[in-house]
Amino acid sequence: MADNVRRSMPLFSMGIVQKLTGLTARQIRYYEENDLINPERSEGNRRVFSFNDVDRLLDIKSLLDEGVNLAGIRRVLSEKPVEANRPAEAKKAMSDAELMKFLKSELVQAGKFGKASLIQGELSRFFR
Amino acid sequence: MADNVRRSMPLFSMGIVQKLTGLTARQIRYYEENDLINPERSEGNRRVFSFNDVDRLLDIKSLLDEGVNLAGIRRVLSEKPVEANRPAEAKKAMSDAELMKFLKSELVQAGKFGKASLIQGELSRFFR
DNA sequence: ATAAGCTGTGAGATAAGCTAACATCGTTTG
DNA sequence: CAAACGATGTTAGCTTATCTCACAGCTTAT
Repeated sequence: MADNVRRSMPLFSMGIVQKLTGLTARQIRYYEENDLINPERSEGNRRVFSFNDVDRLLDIKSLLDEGVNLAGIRRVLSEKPVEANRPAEAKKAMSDAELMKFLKSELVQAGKFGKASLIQGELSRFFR
Repeated sequence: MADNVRRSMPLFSMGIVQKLTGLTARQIRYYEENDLINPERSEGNRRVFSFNDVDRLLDIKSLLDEGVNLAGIRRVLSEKPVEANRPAEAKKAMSDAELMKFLKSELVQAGKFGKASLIQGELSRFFR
C-alpha cells in the first residue's frame, strides 16, 4: 500500500509522458475523457501523471496496437480500476514539506526491503 | 552504466523538483549557475531534471543545512562530477521512439535482476 | 565598513499546457 | 449507400509555468 502511494505520486508533465509513451497529447486527453486514466492536476490545472498513469497509458497503447477499441480496453483495464490510482493518502493534498518527507521515508523503505523499482509493475509486463 | 543512463534520464520539471526538494526555483537556478548541477534543457529551454539532479539537490540542501557554503559543497560533490550526470548515451539526443524503447528495455532489466528502485542511490543516503 | 555570498522579488518574454470546436477518415450500423 | 460513430489531427484563444535579467536585502567574511 505504501507501494500504491509511491506509484500514484504525481510526478510527470504532459510533455514527458508524451515522450515516455509515444502518445500524442490529444490521445492522452481523449483517454482521460473516456475514464481510462485519471491523472492528478496541478494548482494551475496542468495534468501531473504518476507512474501508474504512465503504466496504464502503455497498456492502452499496447492494446490499441492489438486492435482493441477503447470500450474493450476499458473492460480489460477494469480489473485495475482508476480509483486504485488515487489512494486516500495521495488524494488529501500533502503540503510540499509533507510530500518531501514522505518521499524520503518511502525511499528508505524501498532501500530497506530491497523493494523493486518504482516503475516495474504493469510497465514491464509488455516488453521483451 | 545502464544504471547511470537511467538515473540521468531527464524526467522532471522545475515545479516538481521544487516540491521534491523543498528548494525554490531561485535556489535551484543559482546552484546551476555555480555548476553544482547541470540539468538538461527542453527544446524550449526549460530545465528538465533527472533523478541524479534531484539527488544532488538534496545533497546540496542537506549540506547547506549543515552550514557548508557553496564552495565547500562544490568540493564535497566533486567526487561525483556533474559530467557524470550526462553520460554519452544520454547526451546524444535520443529520438522519442528510441527513448521509449530504451526505457522499456531498462525496465525489463530492472525486473529481471530484481534491481532496486530508480531513485535509490544518493537519494536515500540522507534520511533516517 | 566593504565586499562577497545567498536568496527574494519583479518585469517582460515565451514555452507548454488547457479547453473547445471543427476537420478527417476509417469502421459500423440502419 | 448514407448516416452515425470512434479515434485522432489541427487550430484558435487563453492561462500557467518557466526563463533571463536586474536590483534589493540580509548575513558572513575580510
